[in-house]
Amino acid sequence: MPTPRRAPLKRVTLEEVARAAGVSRATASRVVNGVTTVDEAIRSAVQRAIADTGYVPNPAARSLVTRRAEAVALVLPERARLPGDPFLGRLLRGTSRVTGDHGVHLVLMTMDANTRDQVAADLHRGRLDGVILVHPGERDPLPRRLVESRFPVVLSARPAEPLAVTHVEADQRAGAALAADHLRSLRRRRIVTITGPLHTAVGHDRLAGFRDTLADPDLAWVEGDFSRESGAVGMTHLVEAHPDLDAVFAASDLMAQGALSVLRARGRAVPADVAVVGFDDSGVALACDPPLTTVREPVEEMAAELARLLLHHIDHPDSPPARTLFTPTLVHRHSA
Amino acid sequence: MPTPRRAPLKRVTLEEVARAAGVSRATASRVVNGVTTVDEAIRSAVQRAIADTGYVPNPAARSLVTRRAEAVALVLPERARLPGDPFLGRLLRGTSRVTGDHGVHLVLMTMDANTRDQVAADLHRGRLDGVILVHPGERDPLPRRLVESRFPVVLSARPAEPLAVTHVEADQRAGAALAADHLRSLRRRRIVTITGPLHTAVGHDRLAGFRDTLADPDLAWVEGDFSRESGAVGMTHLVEAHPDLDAVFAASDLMAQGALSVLRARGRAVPADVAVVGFDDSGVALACDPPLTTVREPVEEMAAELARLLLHHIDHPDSPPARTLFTPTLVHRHSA
DNA sequence: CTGAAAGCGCTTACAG
DNA sequence: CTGAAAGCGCTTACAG
Repeated sequence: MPTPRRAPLKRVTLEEVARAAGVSRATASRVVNGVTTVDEAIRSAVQRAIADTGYVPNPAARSLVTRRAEAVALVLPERARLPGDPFLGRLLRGTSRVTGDHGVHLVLMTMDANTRDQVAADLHRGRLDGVILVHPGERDPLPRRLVESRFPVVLSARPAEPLAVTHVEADQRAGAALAADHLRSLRRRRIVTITGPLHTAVGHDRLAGFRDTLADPDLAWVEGDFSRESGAVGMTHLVEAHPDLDAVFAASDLMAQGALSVLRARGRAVPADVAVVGFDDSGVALACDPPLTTVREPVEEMAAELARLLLHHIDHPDSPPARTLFTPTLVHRHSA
Repeated sequence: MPTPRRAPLKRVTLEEVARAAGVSRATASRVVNGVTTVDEAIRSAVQRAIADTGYVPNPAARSLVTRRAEAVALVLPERARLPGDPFLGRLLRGTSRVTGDHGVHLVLMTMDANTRDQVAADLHRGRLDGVILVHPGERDPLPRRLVESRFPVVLSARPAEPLAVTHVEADQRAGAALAADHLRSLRRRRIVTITGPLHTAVGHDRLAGFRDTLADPDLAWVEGDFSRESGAVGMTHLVEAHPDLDAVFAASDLMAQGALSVLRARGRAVPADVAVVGFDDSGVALACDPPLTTVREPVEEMAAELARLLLHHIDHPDSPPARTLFTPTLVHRHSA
């Protein structure tokens, strides 16, 4: 039996529900928008008319007068990097949950140096009420430009330059301290670390937090770039320079994984001979053998908060910039 | 120096550029929209006025008359599953590339049985011109409902029930055949497989393609559910029942990884003793030790095509349903 | 509490 | 090729 081909139904307008309810368009509009000063009998007449006609407000018409798009953008760093981003899912889950609850559309965009102007232009077109900027580059001028033009914006990390902008932040030092405490509680004597790039705030803070907590003036470390390869290289240097090491903190799971493969190749058992702690609790942490003990940022909660902060900023453009600090947790698995 | 607080600039309207150019609003509108029948001198006068005033069309006003939102939805399966989805990044990259090129917003939504009606309602609100439905559940009534109401929709896989709907598809049999051919070319004599859930089309087709190509009537297999754990369990059964096995095809990378850990625990070297081929080329393929040889679907290209098909369908509502079939490739790494 | 009217900023037949 | 006018479907002062 062929599918019956229904004609696209003519959409019903407010005009028609007003007529059906025997009231003016203005009154009908008021009950649609939940204005409380409407007579109860009239309200229910209108509500019945809405139900009977199957009325759905035309959002374009509404936007035209309210000047609200009921949509915000989630701007991700580089399209090319999307496939490898371990936090994408958690990020989307957190933001979409709160935008969804508020009936606000979440529109996804990516931005790099080449597409920045397009993105900026799009933001000012009026189809978006605000924007969540995820990890903009350190010298990206967009955050400042948006703040100055008073376009609602929130950032997923501390701004590179001092800027009065709403953002969330994970306490990197506290996270690294967790790793240090754990390794110490394991009675490890010769602890080393593979750091992230030290010119980045994150890389620097993780080393600082780890070192401060360990309070070991002789802490041996080598700088990595968060990649698996740099973890392997770093681990190789470290075992050779310090054959007696019995614990390593890698500032990313990927580096921890690189370290693990070197350790295995050299016959050092993990965690028996060497305890390994990573950072991120990304997908690879579970994929490691043994599964990685690692520091986890509450990415999803941070993303949800980001959305909440943005929505609040849109409704209260003159409220001062806010900042929410999140504390990481240690996920105990088998590598340490 | 404090940031100067600029007043939000009053947006300039088409009325003003028309006045600045000394033409009617209608004419100004025509040049904005690239209508070709405008006198050249007038066109450039208007263009200058646009540049001078910094005019940007109000999308709500435009949408109100064109009845186009210039936005499409990407509807992902379950919000809860987002963090573990290995294809999310590739999917977003493919779709956002083509929607971005067309100036169409990509709005992200998730849907499960509980939120289906909300999503459906949102689609019919008029803020969306079409929808990409990613792997809807086998008994999800939404695809059919959308097709019947003539709402532009495309699917990321073959529809569960026969339905005239535009979709893309990866040739699962051909993908599995690639794995079989490769293992055979390696001169493996005792080949086994861990399948996906056989009640799903994907699980079934991968086994069928593998078995048909191998043409081994005695092919040993055990059914898994695509998870790491089921891969480990399956591998255990298989080695015990067939101690002489020298190759295994797992219908997912996760299962392959589970198999790998069992093999290692039992002292079987990979690939020397046992060759292992996975399916998906997800992030774990690279995280495996050794890195996995695996079958890869061109997810990003499929996603881009999905967006293209949807945009075409929106512009040509009466064109017949289309389908694009994609052929997987084999990614050679070290496990086989 | 309610309605008539203005207005949001465009596009598009329709005349000319 | 161009313009005057109608119309898209709402919301919101303003009177009453």
